[in-house]
Amino acid sequence: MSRIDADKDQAQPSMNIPSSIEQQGADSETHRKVLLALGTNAEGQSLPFPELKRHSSEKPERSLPEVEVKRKFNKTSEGVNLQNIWSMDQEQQCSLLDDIRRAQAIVLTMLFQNGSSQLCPAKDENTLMSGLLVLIKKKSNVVPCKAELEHDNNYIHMTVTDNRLWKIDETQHKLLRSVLIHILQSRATVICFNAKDFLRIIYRKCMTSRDVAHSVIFDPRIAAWLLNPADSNSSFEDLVRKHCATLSTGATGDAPDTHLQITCKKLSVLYNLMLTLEHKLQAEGLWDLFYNIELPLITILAAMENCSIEINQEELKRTSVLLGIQLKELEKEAQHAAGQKFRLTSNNELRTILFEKFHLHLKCKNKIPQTSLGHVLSTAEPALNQLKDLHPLPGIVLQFRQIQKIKSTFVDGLFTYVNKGCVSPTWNQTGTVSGRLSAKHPNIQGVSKFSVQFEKQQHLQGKTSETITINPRSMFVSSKDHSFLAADFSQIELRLLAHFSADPALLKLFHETARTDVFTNLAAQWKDIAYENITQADREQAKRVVYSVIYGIGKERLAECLGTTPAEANTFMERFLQKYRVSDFTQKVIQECDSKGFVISLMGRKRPLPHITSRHYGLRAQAERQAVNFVIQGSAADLCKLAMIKISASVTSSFHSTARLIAQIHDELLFEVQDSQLQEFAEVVKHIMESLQHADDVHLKVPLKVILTSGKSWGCMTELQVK
DNA sequence: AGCTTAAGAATATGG
DNA sequence: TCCATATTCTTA
Repeated sequence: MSRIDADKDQAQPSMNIPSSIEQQGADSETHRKVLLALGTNAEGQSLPFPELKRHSSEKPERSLPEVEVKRKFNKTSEGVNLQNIWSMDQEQQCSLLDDIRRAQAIVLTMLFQNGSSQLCPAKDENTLMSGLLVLIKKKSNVVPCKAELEHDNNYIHMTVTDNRLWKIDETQHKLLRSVLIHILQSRATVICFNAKDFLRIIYRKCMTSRDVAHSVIFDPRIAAWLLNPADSNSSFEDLVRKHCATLSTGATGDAPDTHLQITCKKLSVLYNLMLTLEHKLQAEGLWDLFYNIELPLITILAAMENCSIEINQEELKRTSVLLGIQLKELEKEAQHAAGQKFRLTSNNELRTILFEKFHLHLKCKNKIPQTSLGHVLSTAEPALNQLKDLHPLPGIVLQFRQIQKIKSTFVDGLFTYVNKGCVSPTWNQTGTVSGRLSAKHPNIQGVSKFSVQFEKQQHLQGKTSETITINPRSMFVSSKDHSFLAADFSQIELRLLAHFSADPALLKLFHETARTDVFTNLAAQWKDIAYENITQADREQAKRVVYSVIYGIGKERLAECLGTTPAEANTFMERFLQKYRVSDFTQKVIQECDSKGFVISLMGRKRPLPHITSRHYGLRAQAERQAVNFVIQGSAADLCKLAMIKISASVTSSFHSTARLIAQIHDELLFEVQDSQLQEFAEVVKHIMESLQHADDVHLKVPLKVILTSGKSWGCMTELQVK
């Protein structure tokens, strides 16, 4: 693992690219800066002639079988060498592997069956890979000259459609594997747009996790996202426009180029884009975060996407039917309570019944909140909670909505993503402004944690009703002879707040009460209930209240949360903020944001907040809350990512551990572990995660606490005791 | 008329 | 006038 290194005197790891830039049309000032920025490589050696120390661990394959002797050269007007790998003779293949080893940079993209590449805006999500196009940038011993370089660089084209390559004859498979391993283990800078997608495919087809464990692929999309986390989904061409305005993406229109030739040009542009982005990352102090955190994560996420999570389909089907019946029951009850037929799913119809038919808002002593823009009364959860003592209908609606959400999203919705009895979520590394990961198809991070309970009516004789409990997480089960192991950071954001604010009372909370749960404690204190008698729901409420107050909730909304009057909520808030004095910290963050226009997290992640200087109170206040929230949430995201990297590194370097990382739920890492390795692995994980407080540049003033649980189903985990 | 689409509301998660 | 995600559903 590379360490995060803030020591500016020491050379930082860089793209390891010497000064062979042909920034067509880029201004000379930028050009000069890029040259300067590229003066050293990862080891701080002077470029452009670093030693070739590390070759691939695998010997170049000397005994490559003869394929076709015919050579196919394809010269474009710019003198681009485009060669088909399957047309190479044995000698040429060896020479190619040699070129890869010696290359200064390798830029590549997948090609798809519909003729597009990773550099085209994605139209069709499900199109299959048909080949690879690789640009090999050679080192040059002379001062780079544009013409020479263009001539030296060669483009390799590999057609690898499913019937041609992956399964086909062994010799071709061997050659391809060899080429890929040489690329991934080359000292050259490897650049790929959407690298995770590329890694996931080749990983599945012809690589092992150890083959790619130490490879680093530079991905411009991630670089651009770090520079501005608000642009999460820019296409390649968007990025080129944004970051190197003077570069065109080829296809000047003079000569009607083929798809392949256009893509060749795009690869060259991609290279230049990455150089520009590297420069910008360095200038903004984001390079370490990029190189040490985000890049290693790409491989980890690709591996996560390649492993699947088993779903208990029989159970899923049963619950779907059960919930369907219950929804019908509730609908009947609701219509009875309303005294008319209406669609329970239509909030407009509900609104007219609640407020125009029953006038419940007039009978309620608190004010009913309104929808954000529509200036109509809200039918959302907080509003219905206030109304449920006045009429049976709101309570029925609330239960209906809860069950409906579970059924449509986590039961029926989950079905649509089940493939061969399993699901494997897609992980988005650049989808959030806070630095967190997000997941979709299915969104495993959003699967309900708590069970839903309801009474099932027994229509057969008697009024005996049966209590049903359904836990959506119990649909996710571990494979045979394996268990899930979950490792949770406990109260990570609150601990980070204690660290940043250095407030004695907050620090004391974590140093003293290491054995008891903070939120349970607070809930017991506030509600005057014994610690042992606090329910999960009480604890959840306490948690929400704490974070809401810290991040600046208003007294009206807090009153809704607590079920009190705004005045009471206000005194509660003041008492809390007096006990835990965090306002020095929050004011400092806001002031810093105000002067710089952005805030940064523990590991240098950045979030611009232009509204921080707005004259509109609303916008400015929002930016202020976002600033405070980002410092904490972003730092927590940093730590969680660091944990993923450290643990994954430990697994790949271990000879016997077969543990697989399956999911990340923000502060929780979910593994699938062989039963025989459970205890041992648990100890390793706990140790690594807790030691993060002293890792690299991180020196937290609070201890990190990790809670480990294990079980055969995600819905039923029991705490694991390790030393 | 029936069709698609984009935005908003509601609710699940995480802190 | 807590923050930030995804998904489903309704509505225009």
